[in-house]
Amino acid sequence: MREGEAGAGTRVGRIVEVEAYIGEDDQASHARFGRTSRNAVMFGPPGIAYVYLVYGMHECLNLVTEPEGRAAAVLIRAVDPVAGVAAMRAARLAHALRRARTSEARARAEARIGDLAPARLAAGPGLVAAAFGIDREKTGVDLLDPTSSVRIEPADATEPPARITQTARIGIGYAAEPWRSHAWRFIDAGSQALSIA
DNA sequence: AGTTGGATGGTCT
DNA sequence: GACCATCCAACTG
Repeated sequence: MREGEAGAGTRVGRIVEVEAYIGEDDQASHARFGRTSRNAVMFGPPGIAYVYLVYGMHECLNLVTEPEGRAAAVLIRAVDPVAGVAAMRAARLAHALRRARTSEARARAEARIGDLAPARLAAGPGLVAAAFGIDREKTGVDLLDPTSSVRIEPADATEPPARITQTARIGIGYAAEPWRSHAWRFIDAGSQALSIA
């Protein structure tokens, strides 16, 4: 995953955790209510960004996957930084400071984020968006277009292959079976950047 | 080290 | 009016 022009400050990371949300039948998917104004891009062509707000404060980036007419997307849950660590840390800090009301809270956020290991900067869906400066305005962006501000690329051939493991999806306890238990979370096992070890 | 509860606003019944 | 595809601080033991 890559953000910004080539050069200093560009943010690059390896996607190490994703979840699949497949079809209107999937009782954990935003598409379970059919097409709405929020989820409309999920019903469109693949390769497009779907960014939504959860819990009133965290944005989450998805990649639309199935052909037009079939609602599906992959949630990007964690990214291991490869380049642009300073820019990610700055974006995380800016995000935290926007919410911190007291000077004590600001000081705590500054210390905490300043001490964060690079692998922890984007270790969660809300953190991916915060670290890469992504919000709902990115909905509709073509993530496969090399000229887009944010894009997703194939792994570099020199990278070691991922050791991929599956688990149930996170935070969907409201969904009925069998959807709740489908092992549709995919992780690069052993990565230090996972949202949950 | 694991658990619990608060923040905060858009979306859907 | 209820509920969330979350994160973090403040507790417990």
